[in-house]
Amino acid sequence: MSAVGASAVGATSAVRPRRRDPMRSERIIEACLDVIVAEGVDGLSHRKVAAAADVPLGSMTYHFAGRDALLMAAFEKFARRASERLDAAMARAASPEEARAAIERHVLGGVLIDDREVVLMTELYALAARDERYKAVTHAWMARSRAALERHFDPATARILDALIEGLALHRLLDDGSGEGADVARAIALLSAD
Amino acid sequence: MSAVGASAVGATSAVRPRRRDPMRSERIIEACLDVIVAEGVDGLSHRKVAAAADVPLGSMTYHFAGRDALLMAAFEKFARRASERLDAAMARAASPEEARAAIERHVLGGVLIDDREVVLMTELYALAARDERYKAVTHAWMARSRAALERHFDPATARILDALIEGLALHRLLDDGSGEGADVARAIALLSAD
Amino acid sequence: MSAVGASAVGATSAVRPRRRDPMRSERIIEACLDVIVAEGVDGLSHRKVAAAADVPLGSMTYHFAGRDALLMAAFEKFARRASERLDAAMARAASPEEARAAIERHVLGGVLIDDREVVLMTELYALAARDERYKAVTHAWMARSRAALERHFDPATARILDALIEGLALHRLLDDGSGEGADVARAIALLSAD
Amino acid sequence: MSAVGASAVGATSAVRPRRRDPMRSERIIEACLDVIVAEGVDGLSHRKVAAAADVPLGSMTYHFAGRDALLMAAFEKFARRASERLDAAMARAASPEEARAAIERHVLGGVLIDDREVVLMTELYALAARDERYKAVTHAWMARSRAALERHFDPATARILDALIEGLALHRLLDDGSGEGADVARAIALLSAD
DNA sequence: AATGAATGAGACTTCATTCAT
DNA sequence: AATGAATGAAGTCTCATTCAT
Repeated sequence: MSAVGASAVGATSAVRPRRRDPMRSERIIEACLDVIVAEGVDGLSHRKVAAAADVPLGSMTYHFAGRDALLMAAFEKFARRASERLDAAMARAASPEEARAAIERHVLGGVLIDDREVVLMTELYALAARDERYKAVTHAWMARSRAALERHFDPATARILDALIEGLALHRLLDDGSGEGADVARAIALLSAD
Repeated sequence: MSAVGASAVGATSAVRPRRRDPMRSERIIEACLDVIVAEGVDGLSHRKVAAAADVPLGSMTYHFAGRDALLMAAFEKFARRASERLDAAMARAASPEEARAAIERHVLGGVLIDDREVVLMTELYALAARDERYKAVTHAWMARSRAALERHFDPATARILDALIEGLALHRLLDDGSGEGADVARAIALLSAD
Repeated sequence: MSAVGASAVGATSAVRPRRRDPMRSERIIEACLDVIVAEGVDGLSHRKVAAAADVPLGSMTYHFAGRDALLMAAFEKFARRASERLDAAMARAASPEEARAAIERHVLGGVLIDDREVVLMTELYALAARDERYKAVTHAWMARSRAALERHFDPATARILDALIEGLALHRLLDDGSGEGADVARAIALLSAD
Repeated sequence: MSAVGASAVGATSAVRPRRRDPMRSERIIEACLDVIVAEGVDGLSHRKVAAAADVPLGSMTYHFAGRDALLMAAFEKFARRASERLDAAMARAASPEEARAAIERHVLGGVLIDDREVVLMTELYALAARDERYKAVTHAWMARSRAALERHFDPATARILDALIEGLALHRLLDDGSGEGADVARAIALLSAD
């Protein structure tokens, strides 16, 4: 009853060879983020991630201690990447004026931020709102964001700007999308006036 | 309207009386919100809600078509209640000056908004970010919020203020909580200057 | 992807009707004991019990909170039945003399006790040796055994006789089986001499 | 035989030195017994034993053909050690009288036998009750026990005494522990009267 | 109108074992 | 000789949903 039958299954699919795959953890994390974008943390499962990453189910708990560890690794990577992008934009800006323009593009969903990123952000926030472990991730993220903004603005302004960016990004996605560029630009200008 | 009914069951049979319970749907919705606050949408299940509402499991699919319908009903109720609270605060304010003070209290987590509300908000946003049906809920909520703010401010300002409120509320919960009152007040003042 | 396919499986087996089956818990317990006899607690699994009881796998955790609860229920039933059998034998004995003869038959594996019973006993002991919850089951069992023996013997003798019965039953199964009747009878007689 | 070897690995590479560890099999067996005492055969797994023995998981199937082989090796070692202890006690006894006293101490849980030993004994019995391979281990154990007792008693008495010892040891652990010394001494005396 | 019983699907996880190195 | 990586099978359990009553 025990070990029979396994070989009878797939004449079509060749026996999958035992793969040596040093980047597997990375691929799993990326697949995890993909699944979250598509179905939310609520819809996340080992099975779906394994399928998306094209790894056997057993790989999931081999590489990550459990669903939580996977989630944490995925969101840590996401948060790091997101703040790196903001920091790069701020580093490219040669003046507060250029920084303001970059923020505006950022908020209006230009090159820097897209829906995928906002979706992941809302999921991370939902976790962080109830769980200190994820709150640590958002803390670190926000600290890095402020540091990026402080390349051009004083700390108090950076803090307020960061909150405004957050709020505007959410509204762009969750409101009817009519957030007009002119008003956004004006708000940024008002809050960051020298 | 008579108060008879429940007590009429025979004392002989130990049969649990079929409860006549007209508020049951309401109770289930509130229990659903409680469960979400405690465990997130990810941790929501019919069983947990039924236990929290003290109703039989069979009641769940009797009163709501399915998990999704329950979730939708719960978040609709939540969003309506949240915007009613903001509207009441704006209605109480006799001047833009008082309105600004009320917003400040709102953001700093005074009487108007508490962690519970922010938790539910993040969960709703996470749903809305991926699902048009929930996006309709946030649309309506934001529209009502803008209308409330337009009691005292012009539409463009209302829109920006609403975004700022959002961002600040999130930062209060998800950052290290050091959002200082003075800066918040200044930001509100700057954005809503006449 | 979700609910498709289920009906394609068995053209051979008719769709199993939802059964109303009030004795199901009992049947599961008996099947559980059967599986333990065949494969030990170590080899016990929900799947095997469900198959043995001819119930769907989902029934297992519906009727019993978990593997432990099932195990406990099964051994409680077993211990109760075992002591009832000894008590019945002692009740049938009209004199200490007849009681001694009954014990001897008991130990030598006559009508009263068979291998199945010894197997279950050893499994229960293994659990009880490490777990207070199961120890409570053996306590109760031994108390009932002593009470049965006290129908014919004084308490101290009953206690010693019970221990001897245990040891002899084990030796009969686990030694080479050459435990000779004459010596058993002599031991019983010596320990229970008036 | 030189003491070199392990320390020869380069200080440059952080490679964990391949341990040369001739006692590893022994250590694994002892760890296996520890795990059984703590979690039962039911809770035994290669992973737990490897962790307890502080050896890599791959070592397990390298040193032992499988779970069964490991279990068998562990219980063989245990049974041998247990009977050696009884034999040593009987060898130390200079007369039947001293032998009786030693048995009494043995049963009452003195120096000779402790709970750990009874736990392992019950686990072994549970295996032996269903599996001839383990039954061979108990056969050999009991034969050695009888031989030890025959240093002072005739074969028939030795056999009965061994059964009584078994039963009393079990009762001490699995009953409420009130097995009184006086009765035990009397029972031993009665069964082994010259 | 309402519910307890029931069930199939699928969740996460642990596991013994294999194998390339 | 020894092991870290890997995997398929199977484990327990939770679940949304159905249905007879």
